[in-house]
Amino acid sequence: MTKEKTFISEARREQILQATIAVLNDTGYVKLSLAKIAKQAKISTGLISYHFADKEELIYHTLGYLIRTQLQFIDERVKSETDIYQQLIAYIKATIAYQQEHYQNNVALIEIIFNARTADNIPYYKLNEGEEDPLYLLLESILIEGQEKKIFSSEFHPKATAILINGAASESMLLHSESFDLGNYEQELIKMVTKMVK
Amino acid sequence: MTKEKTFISEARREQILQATIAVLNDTGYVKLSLAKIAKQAKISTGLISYHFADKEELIYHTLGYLIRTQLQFIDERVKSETDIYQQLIAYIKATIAYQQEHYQNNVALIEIIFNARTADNIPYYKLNEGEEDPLYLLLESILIEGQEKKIFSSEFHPKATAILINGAASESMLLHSESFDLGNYEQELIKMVTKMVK
DNA sequence: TTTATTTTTGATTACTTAATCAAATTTTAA
DNA sequence: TTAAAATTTGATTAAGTAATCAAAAATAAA
Repeated sequence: MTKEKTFISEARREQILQATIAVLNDTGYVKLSLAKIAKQAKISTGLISYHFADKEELIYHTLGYLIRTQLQFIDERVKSETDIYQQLIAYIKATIAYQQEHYQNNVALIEIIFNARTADNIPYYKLNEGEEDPLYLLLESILIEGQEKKIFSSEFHPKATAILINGAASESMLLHSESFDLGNYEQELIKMVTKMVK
Repeated sequence: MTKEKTFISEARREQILQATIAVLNDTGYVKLSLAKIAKQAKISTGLISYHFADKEELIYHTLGYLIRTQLQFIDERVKSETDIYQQLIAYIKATIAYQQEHYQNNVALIEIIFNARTADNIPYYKLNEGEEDPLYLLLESILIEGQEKKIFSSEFHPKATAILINGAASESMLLHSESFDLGNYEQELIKMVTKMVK
């Protein structure tokens, strides 16, 4: 169903998408304008409108790209492990690593999620993530599988634990100063999570 | 140093502040305008400019109010406990309770923190919170005191644990659907934290 | 090559925005 | 009461916005 796009059109859309991510990092969502994106990409403003129906479509297209990229990054690292405990560790490490290695993507994602709204005017951050977000589902499935295979304790509640781990891992992105040692935080987080699930 | 304000002026500023919180909840930061705030408060736009130097001052004034109110709410509940473990529990419960009881304040706080920027164009959410945020400091001091008094285990890292608890407690605000039982999550979170610190 | 199609430009449009300000109104002080 | 000060209005201004579109340029097809 996706409209057939030419090679040039796809390349241009990709360029505009990357320019959007750059401008979101520079100026934030509030001051994001087609003029700024055009300037960043060194193209005319009209060209953005030629390739995207409107600003909203551009933002949703960017949002989709950012979510897919992050999921792929983490999923890949989790799936490369066979042991279920190692998968849990991989999930935590990958979540933190993505925030470091793709910092600009992460910032752009935050800018969009905390500003873009659905057609019904509901902001994304209010959206009931737990049910749909594939990242949550991935983490939860690891925890459940670990319990079923008796590798993890049956004491903890998978959903609550998934929320806690995700919250703790995401929180780290908001904390990168000289005085904060992220590597050490990762170690401590793994220790704490291990204590909880084992 | 704070300029002496008349009674009327203070009342009007308070009214405009509350209207700002209401509009932030209705439309979000991106579509926040002086015209909308004026309409909400049933006053003219010029009156906002009379009481606040510019939009920025209004937003920072609102931000300060929201931070102070939340801190006061949680600090009060923590200080009402004498036992250090009970203080930790009170911190978690108060954090979750504030999100429920002052939902609109919480939404407004999120809208501002994820959009407002310092004079140097640094967004608040990128600001190295851990060092300054009094809420973090309160939680960390509880954890440290508990360790010093040998009530808590000496195994865990206070700073990392503070980040984890805060992240887990804040995360809950993003998750309120019919299918999600917040009361149960609070119970589970307390269980997990207890396991970690005891 | 010649023609048709796609892509790109940049000026233009209609609209929204924050901030200003003269004039009107209300409150306070003498 | 009367004058001065504080408060409030709403029209106006200047700057910025997303989107449109005719014309130009580049690319593909015949």
